[in-house]
Amino acid sequence: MDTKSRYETLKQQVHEHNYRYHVLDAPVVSDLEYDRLLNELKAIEAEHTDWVTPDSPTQRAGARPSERFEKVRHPRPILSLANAFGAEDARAWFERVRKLDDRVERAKLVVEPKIDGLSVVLHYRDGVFVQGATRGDGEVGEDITSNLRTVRAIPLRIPVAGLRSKVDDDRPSTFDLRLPSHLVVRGEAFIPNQDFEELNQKLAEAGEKTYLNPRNTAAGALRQLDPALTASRPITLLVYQIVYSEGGVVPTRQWEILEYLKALGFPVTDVAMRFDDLDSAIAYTETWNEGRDRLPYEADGMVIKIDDLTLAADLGFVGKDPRGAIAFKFPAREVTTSLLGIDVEVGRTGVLTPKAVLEAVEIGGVVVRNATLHNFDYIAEKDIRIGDRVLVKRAGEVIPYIIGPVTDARMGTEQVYTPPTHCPACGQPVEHLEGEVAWYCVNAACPAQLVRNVEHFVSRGAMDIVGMGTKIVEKLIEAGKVEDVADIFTLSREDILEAVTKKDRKTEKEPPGKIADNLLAAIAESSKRPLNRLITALGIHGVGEVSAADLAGHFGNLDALSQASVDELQQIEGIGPNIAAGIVDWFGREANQKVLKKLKKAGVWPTFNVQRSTLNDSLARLTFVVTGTLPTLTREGVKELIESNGGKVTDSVSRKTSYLVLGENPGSKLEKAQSLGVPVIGEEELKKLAGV
DNA sequence: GATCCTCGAGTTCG
DNA sequence: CTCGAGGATC
Repeated sequence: MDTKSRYETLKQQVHEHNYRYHVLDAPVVSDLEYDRLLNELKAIEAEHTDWVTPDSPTQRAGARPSERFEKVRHPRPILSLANAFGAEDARAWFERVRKLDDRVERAKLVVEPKIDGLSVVLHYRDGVFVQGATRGDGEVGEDITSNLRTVRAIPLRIPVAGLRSKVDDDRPSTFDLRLPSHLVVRGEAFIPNQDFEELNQKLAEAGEKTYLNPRNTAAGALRQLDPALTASRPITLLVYQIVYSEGGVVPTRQWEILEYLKALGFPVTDVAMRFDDLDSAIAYTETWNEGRDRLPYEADGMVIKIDDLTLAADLGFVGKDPRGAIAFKFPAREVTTSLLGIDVEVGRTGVLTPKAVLEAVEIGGVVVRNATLHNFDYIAEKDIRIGDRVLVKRAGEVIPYIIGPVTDARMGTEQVYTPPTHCPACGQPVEHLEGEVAWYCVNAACPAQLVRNVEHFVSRGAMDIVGMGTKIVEKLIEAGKVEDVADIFTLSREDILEAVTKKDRKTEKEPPGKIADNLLAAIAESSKRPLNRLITALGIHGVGEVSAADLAGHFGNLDALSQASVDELQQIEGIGPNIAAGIVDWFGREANQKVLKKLKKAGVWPTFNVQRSTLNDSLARLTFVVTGTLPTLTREGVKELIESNGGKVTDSVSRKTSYLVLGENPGSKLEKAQSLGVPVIGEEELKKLAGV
C-alpha cells in the first residue's frame, strides 16, 4: 500500500475510533492501539504537510458530537478510573496514595461491583427527574432523557416525605440532611444476564437477529431515537455516585452515599462492602472474581474507593484519573479482536471445518489465537468477514468461539469469505450432500484424514494408547510405518526409532529408546481392549461410544457385526436407517476389510464387551447431567458412580433430565435447568441419592 | 410431519 | 461447550 492510501485509511480509522469512543462510548480498540494509529497518522502528516486538510482527526481536539441528540455539559467531569490488574497492582496504587497523604493509612475502603453497562448521569430538580445523559467524553454527554424515562428503575420523583422516616429509621443520627434542590447522580444502566438471555431467545424464535451481549444491547437501546423501543428492552440501573448537589446537604463518605441514595429510593447495589484495610478489600474483590457468575449482571471488575470523599478529592488526579479510587479488573471473558483469516481443517470423517485465525488476545488468563467457526453456514449466517472486529468469548471458560462481528466497526475493507472448493490437504474437489451443512473431502487416501483417523483410533475414549499423540502419529505416517490403523500393532522397535528420530532430534525430551519402549508397551496393553472400544476406534460414521457399546453387546464380535444387514442393525435401539446404512457401507469397503484382516491376524479381535457392575439400582430410571467442576469426583468418576448405581448420564439438559449435578464454574446448562424447572443438586446430594 | 432428545464430532490452550 | 443431525415419539 502506498503512503497516500495508507494515510487515507488511517484518517478514516481514527475518525471511526473517535466516534466509537466519544460518541458511542463503546471503543473497539485499546487506548494503546488507538495511540499507535494516531501517532502513525501524525508521522505521515509531518512528512507530507500539504496533505493535511481541516477534516484530519489531528486538527480537532475531540470527536464530533452526535447529530441525533442534544449535547449536555455535565456539571462536573464524569471521571473514569485507573485500572488494576490483580492484587499487586492494587497494592501499588494504595502504596502510592499512602505516601502522598498519611491519612490514607487509616482510611476505610468501599468495594463495589463495576458493572459492564452504560454510564448515565441523572438530574433531579426539587426531587423531580428532569434530565438524563450519557457519559460521552466525560465533559459533554448526550441528552437521552426520554429514553431514560422508560427505565422503570429510575425514580421519576424522589419521594421526599416517605423517605425522611426511612432515613431516620435506618440511621437516626447520621443523616441530618436536606434534599438538594439540584441533585445530579451517576449510575450504570445495564441489562441483567437472565433478561438478556430471554430477550435473545424471543428474538431468535421470532426469526429476528439476536444481540451480541447485554452491554451492546443496553447501550444501543438507550442511544436510539424511539423511546418505545427503549421501553421494550429490559434495562435497569444501579446508582452509586453523587456528581453534584446544590441547595442541600449530602454525605461525604462513599458508604453513606450508598445508604443515602438507597434511602432516596434509588436502586443501589447490595454487594458493596466497607473495609478497614486494603487486604480485606482485596480478598473480598477476589471472592467476586471467582464468583462472578453469581452476579446477575456482567461485571468487568470491582471498584475500590477511599470511603472519605474529602480525602479522596484531596489526593487529586493522575492525568484524568482520580487517585482516590481504582478499578480492580477481572480477567476479560469476552473481548473484541481482529479476524485475520480463516483456515480450513480436515477432520477424520473428511468434514472441512473452518477455523478463525485471530489477532492474539488474552481472554480469561490465556492467550487465544484461534477459535472454531463450526461450519461454513455459520460464517455466512453471522455475516463474519475477514478483517472484521469480532467478539470472542470462551464458552464455559474453555473453548473460544466467535459470537459475531462488531458491524459498527466496519471500515468497508472487510472481505466476504468464500468456502474452498478443494480439500486444503489433498487438493481433491470437495462435496456437499443435499440438505446437510457439512462439506466433505471424499478422497479415501487424503493424508489429513489418515492422521485424524489414527489419532481417533488411539484416543482416550477409543483404544487409549498412551504416549501416542499427534506428533508421533504424524511421524509414523510420514515415515511410512503406518498406512492404516492396523499397522500400529505390527510396529517394531526399529520402526518407531526410525520414525521418531528422523528429524528435530534436539527437541525430544526423552531418549528415543525410552519413547519406543513405552509406546510398544502401551500398544500391547491396548490390544486387549474390549470390543466396544475397538468398534468406537474404527471411526464408523455415526457410531460413537454409546452406539459402539450397543453393537458390541448385540453382536459379540466383529465377524458377526461385519456380516449384519441393514434390517438386522435397525432392530437395535438407537440405530436407524442412516446409521445402519453407514455401518454396512463401512464394512463393505475393501480398505476396511483389509484393516479387519490385519487386526485379526495381529490378535486384536476382542469378543467381550465392557460390563459395568451394577452395585444397586438406587438411581434406576434417573437421568443426570453434570456441569462444572465437582469438589472431589472427576467427570469419569461421577459417570462411574451414577452408572454403577443404575442411573444414566447424558450431555444436555432436557425435560427428561431428573437432576442437574452442579459444580464450580457451571456452564449454560444451569440456566437451561432453571428454565425447565429441573432440580439442581450438588455432589453430596448425589452421593446420598446413590446411597454411597 | 413436527418436536424433542440424544449422540457424534470437532473444538483451545498449557 | 457448541452445533448438526439421526432417531424416537407423539
